[in-house]
Amino acid sequence: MGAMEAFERLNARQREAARFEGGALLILAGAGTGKTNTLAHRVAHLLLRGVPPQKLLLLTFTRRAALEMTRRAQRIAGEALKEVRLPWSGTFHSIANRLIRRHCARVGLDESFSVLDRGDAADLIDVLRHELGFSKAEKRFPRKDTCLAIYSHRVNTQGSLEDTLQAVFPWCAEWRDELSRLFKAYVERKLSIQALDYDDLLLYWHAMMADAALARDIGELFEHVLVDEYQDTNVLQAEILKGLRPGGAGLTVVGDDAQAIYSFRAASVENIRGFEAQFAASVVALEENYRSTQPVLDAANALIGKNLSSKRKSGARPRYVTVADDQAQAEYVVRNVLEARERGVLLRRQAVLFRSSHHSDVLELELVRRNIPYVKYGGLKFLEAAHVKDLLALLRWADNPKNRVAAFRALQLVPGIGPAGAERVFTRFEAEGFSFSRLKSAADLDALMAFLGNPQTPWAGQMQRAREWYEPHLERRYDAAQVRAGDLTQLERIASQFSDRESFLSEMALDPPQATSDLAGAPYLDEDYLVLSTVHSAKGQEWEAVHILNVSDGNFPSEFATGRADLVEEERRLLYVAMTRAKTDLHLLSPLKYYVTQQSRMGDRHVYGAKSRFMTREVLACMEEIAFYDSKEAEAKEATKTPVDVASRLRSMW
DNA sequence: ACTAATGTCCTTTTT
DNA sequence: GGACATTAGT
Repeated sequence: MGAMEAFERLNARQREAARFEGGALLILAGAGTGKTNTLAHRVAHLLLRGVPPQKLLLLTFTRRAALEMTRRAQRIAGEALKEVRLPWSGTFHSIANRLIRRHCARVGLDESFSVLDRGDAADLIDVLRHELGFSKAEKRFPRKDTCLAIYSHRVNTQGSLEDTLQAVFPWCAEWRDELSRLFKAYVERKLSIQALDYDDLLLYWHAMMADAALARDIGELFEHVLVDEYQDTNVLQAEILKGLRPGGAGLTVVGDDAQAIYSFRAASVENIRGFEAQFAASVVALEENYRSTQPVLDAANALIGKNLSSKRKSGARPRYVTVADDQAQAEYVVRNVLEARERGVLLRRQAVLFRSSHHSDVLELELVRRNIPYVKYGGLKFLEAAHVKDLLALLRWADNPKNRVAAFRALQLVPGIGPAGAERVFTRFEAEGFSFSRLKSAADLDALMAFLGNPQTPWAGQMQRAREWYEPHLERRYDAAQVRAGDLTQLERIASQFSDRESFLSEMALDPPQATSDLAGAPYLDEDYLVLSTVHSAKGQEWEAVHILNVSDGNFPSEFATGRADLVEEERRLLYVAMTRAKTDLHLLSPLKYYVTQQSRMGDRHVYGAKSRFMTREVLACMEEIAFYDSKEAEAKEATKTPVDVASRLRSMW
C-alpha cells in the first residue's frame, strides 16, 4: 500500500491533523474517533517529510501505546521506510530517566542512580517514619502509602502542602508539621542513596528545563514533540513541554477532556483546556466515531452531554441489568460471555470492566471454577509480589551499592539478620566504601554480592545465579514455593531480553508488565482469554462486548468521591470511558445488594445498593432494562412457594 | 535480637 | 482481607 492511499483513508479532519504544518497543534479527539490512527499518520507524515526518527519525541501513557503507534506508523509509511524505530518514545517517566542519565553529571547524580518504584519509595518513607518516632504516637500517623501519596500530590501540583492536605487528605491535616519533617528527611535520604522516585524523575527533568543551557541542549534533540492523552498530564509535565518547545512550534498534543480520569494523580484538565490560548495553537476536533454503534453512543452521550455520532446506526440497545447480588452478577456475565463465544465472538474480544480491582473477586472465582481463561489488568501486579521484590532487591543493590532500601531487603533474607542486623552490616559496608568484596554479612551472600557487584561480571547469567542463591530462602519463607518459583523463572526469562542490568531494572520500575500474560509471552498468545480490567487500565482499548460491574452508587461513583462535585464529575467521565470501550454489546450491571467486608459491626453483612446517580431517566431511556436472577436465587424463591414448578424453572434457564 | 502470633484499623484508580 | 502495631515466645 502506498503512503498516499493510506492518507486517503482518513476523513478530512483527520487528514488535516496528520498533515498539519505550522505552530502548535491541539487535536481534540472524542472517544473512538481514530485518535491513535491519526497520530500514527502524523508520525508517518513527519517521517516521510524527512524528519529523522530520532528527532521525534513521542510521549504516550504507556510503553504499549508507544509500540502500537510505531507499528502503525511503519505500516502507513509502507515501503518508503524500511524499518521505523522511534528511539524517543515512551512515558514521561521513562524518557525522563534516559535524559537524566544522559546528563547526570550536570545535575549532581551518579551514573548508577536507582529508580524507586512505588513500593520501594513507600518502604523508604516507612523507615523514616519509624526513625522520626511517628509510628508510636497516641494517635495514628498516616500509613506509608498515604504519606507517599501526599508527597506525590504536592510535588505534581506544585502547590503547598497545606493545599494538598486541605483538598485531598483532610483527615491528615493535623499531622502537617510532622509530614513536612518526614518529607524533608525523605528528600535527604534519597539524595544520599542516589535514588529517584517517580516524582523525582519529573522534578529533575523539570529542573533541567529551567536551566537555560541544559534546556537548549535537550530542546535541540527534537524537532517534534507529540503527546498522547494530554488531558491526563499534570502541571509539572505541562511546564516541561513548555521548556522543550517554548514557542509551541513542533508541538502536537492529543486528548479529550471528557476522558480525564487521573486527577488523583494530580492531572490537570486545565492543561488541555488552556492549551489553545497558551500556545496560540491550531485546533482540530475529531467527532466522528468509528468504534461503536449509535445505540451505544446514545447512552454514553446522554451520560455526559456529548454528541458523538456513528456511521453504524443499527445495533442492540445497551442493557441495564439488575441482579440480586455479586454471585448473580458473576453468573450473568459468565453466561453472556459464553453465549457470545458460541456466536463466534472470541473471549479476548470481550471485556469486563470495574471501578476498583477487587470488584472482580467473585467473578474470578466463578471463572476459575468454570475453567474459563482470563487475564486481569490493573490491581495487584506481578512485581509487587514479595518474592519477586526479593530477587530484584539483590540486583538493585548490586547495581547501586548505596541503595539502602534494596540492601536492607537483601540482607534480611539471611536467617538471623533482621532490621538491627541489617543496619549493622550496612553501616560497616558504608564505612568500607561500598565495596562488595569487603561485605561481611553471611558467607554465601557475600560471595553472591561480590559476583554481582563486580563490574566485570557479564549480565547474562546474573539473574540465574541470584535465583539459585534465593531458592532455599524462598522455600523457607513462603508456603506456595512452587508457584512462586515459577514466577521467578519467568522473571529470569524477561531479564534475558535486556542487554544490560541497568536497562532491565529501570524498565521494571518504570513500565512493569501490566498483566501476568505479558510475562508468559509467546505460549499464551495463541490462547483465547477473557479480559478483566479496571476502567483506568482499559483506557485507549476497545472490545466487541463490554460488561461493566457494580454500576451502583458507592461504586459508580465511588463512595470516596461523593463528597465533592468535581470528584463526582470525574467518576462520571470514568463511567463514560468504560461505556465507550464497547463496539456493539454493552451491559451495565447493578446488584441490588452487595456484601461489605469492612467496618460492619453488626451481623448483617450485606447492604442494599442505591441506584447510581448517573442512571438518570435520560440515560435509562437509551437502554433496555432487564432483571436477572441466577439459578440459586431462583431456587430460593421457589422454595418459599408451593407448588414447585420445575418445568418453568428449567425453561427460564435458557 | 529475631520470629510468630494476635489485635486493631481501615480510603479507589497508576506512572 | 490486608497492613501495621503490639505482644509473647524463642
